[in-house]
Amino acid sequence: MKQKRPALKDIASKLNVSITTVSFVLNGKGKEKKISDEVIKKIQDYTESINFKPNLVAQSLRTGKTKIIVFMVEDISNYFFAKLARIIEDIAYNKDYKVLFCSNENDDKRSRELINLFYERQVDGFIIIPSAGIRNDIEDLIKKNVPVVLFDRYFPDLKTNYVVINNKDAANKATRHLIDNGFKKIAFITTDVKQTQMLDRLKGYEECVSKAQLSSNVLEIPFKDVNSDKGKGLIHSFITDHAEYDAVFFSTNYLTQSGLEVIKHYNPNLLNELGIITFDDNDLFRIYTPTISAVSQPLQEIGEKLMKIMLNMLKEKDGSDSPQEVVLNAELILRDSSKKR
Amino acid sequence: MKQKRPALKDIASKLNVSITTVSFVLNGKGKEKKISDEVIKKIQDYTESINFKPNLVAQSLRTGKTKIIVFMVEDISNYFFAKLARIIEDIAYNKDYKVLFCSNENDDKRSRELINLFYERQVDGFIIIPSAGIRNDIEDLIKKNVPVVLFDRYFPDLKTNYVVINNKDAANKATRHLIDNGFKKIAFITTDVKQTQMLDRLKGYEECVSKAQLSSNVLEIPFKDVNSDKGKGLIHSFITDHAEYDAVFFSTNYLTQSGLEVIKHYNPNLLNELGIITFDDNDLFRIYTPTISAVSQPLQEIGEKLMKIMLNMLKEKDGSDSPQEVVLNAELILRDSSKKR
DNA sequence: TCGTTATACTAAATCGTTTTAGTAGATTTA
DNA sequence: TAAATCTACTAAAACGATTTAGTATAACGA
Repeated sequence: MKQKRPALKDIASKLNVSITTVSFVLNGKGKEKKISDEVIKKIQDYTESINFKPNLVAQSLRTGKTKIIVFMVEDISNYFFAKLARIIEDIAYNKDYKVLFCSNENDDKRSRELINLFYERQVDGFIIIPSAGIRNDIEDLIKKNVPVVLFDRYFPDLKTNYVVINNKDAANKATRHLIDNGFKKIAFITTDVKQTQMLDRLKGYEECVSKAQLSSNVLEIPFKDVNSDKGKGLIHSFITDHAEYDAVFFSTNYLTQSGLEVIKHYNPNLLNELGIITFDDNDLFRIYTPTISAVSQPLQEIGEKLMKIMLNMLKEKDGSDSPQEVVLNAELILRDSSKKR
Repeated sequence: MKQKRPALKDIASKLNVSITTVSFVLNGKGKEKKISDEVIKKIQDYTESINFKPNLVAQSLRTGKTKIIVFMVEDISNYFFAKLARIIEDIAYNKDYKVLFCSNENDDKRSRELINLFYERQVDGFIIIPSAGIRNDIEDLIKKNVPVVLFDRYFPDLKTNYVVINNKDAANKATRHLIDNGFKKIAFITTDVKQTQMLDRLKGYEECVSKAQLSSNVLEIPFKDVNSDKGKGLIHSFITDHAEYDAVFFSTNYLTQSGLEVIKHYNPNLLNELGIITFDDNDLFRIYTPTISAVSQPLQEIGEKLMKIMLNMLKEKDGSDSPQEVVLNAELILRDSSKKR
């Protein structure tokens, strides 16, 4: 015997009042709407006693608001994204919004599916790390007046809100640091992703080595292979075929993870000689042997900026403000792996 | 100028047909309902041209179904949960369900908030790692006829569906393995969580050392401190105050991570002597020096079982089947850290 | 005393779908 | 040729909330 969820209607008829009255009281408008104290009490007592929860689906349909923000990243199990997610969530909760997380794996099809899924479900806003091919989907959202903020990367030819870090500058500093520490043959291992964040990191590296009159040595791993044996194989042969490299700069933390696995497996003593810096910090890097130097993004600041922009859009009736373009600075955390040992 | 989302009504009036007809066609019931081919085509062409997406909030209100399953774990950024999440998600997608992930941090208040949040939003089912104090909330859900499956742990005095592993047995095997490899003073580092999974792991360890006539040495870290400096301090003093320990068995992967950090920081050469085994595998353990032996849970199998039970409940009208209680076996993965070196 | 205002409510429209129960006209059956 | 059946649709109720525009009664002021 399936017991139906109670609705306002049921409460109203049980207590011999109107649905309207119940609604007013439950929304805390009892006083304002001059409902008598005894009726207010009667309704409150009863709804509490049956632990009544209003149907938010109905509420959303009526109000057009879901009080939900979507936070879409490459991979929510990645340290960087997971940390950021918690920051975002905390800010949102304080403003009475909930955050739904999802991973697009940097895949266009998946991104599109997720955007549609949540758009159809009327979420109030999107915070997105866009995959390369969804420029038009983002544009559509904006045209439909849905609040959107991008981060980590953006589309240079699309006017949007975004929050990114100064990747070129950070890569430049990290490379500079390796050079200053006496490394001469510095390799850069990155993915074949052609989005702003990766291109800028590459540019930062290349400008720096070229200015120092050193050679540029770049390995691009196809994105789909970054965590697979194929990707590890590529890293392996790149490093062993070029035994002359004395330092490696990885453009993301998952590449570093694969890189460490490869080096550890095929050439463990290299771990004590090779200069290593990674983009994006991670718990692992603090406790690894050697501890790994990292370019660390200002997570708290990124989270706050993202939410500030988002909440601002949610509050406005007409989203006609010109888009905010925020560029923050990353920090280079020096550990053992970037020292000459 | 905010452009309103089109609704069936708008399409109907634009094309001079009824809302009903549009609805039938969009739901693929055109043929069945004898709508003429030309009308079908007209509607399809138009809705495609404007990229019409129905309002799923309205749909859900009407049908009472959201086609959403909630997957609630301790921490979605933990390797174990993240991997499982992807397995669950894939199975769900094939059955036309979406999965929403959330982290309860093993906190009762948060768990309760999340359950309420999603219950109010009418999700179709819950897959939950319960925190210790939400027995009654789970019971309420079940009474309200909401499909629920627990995993990782359960409430012995509550009849529910659950999928767990044989923790006692696995802990026993792991301890046995350390003993067989010549370790004599084996410590067990766990949390103060008093739930089935932790109690069983402890029991497995204790039974094994006692049978081998070895001493039992247990450190319980308060759950709230596991990732903090306080927790690390406790591990540190426990290990240094008992320099006689020759092996440590950690009851979860995050404790192991803290443990490794402490050992590396205060006593790096211990890493090459101490026997180490951890519950729950992790990418890090494969590439650490030494590689860390681990009790690995059968993720694929767990995911499949969970979804099988869930989909079964979703399909039934009356959830009166007796609850399924599934216990799977974990696998001991042997690496360097559990060998005498 | 009559008009006004305040009090304490309620009826009904609305959000955007799905679905049941029609209906008008064409075609078939007896 | 009248009744029955088909075809190709449509009107309207329903899901469960919010909110506007009431209404009946009591209290107040002049």
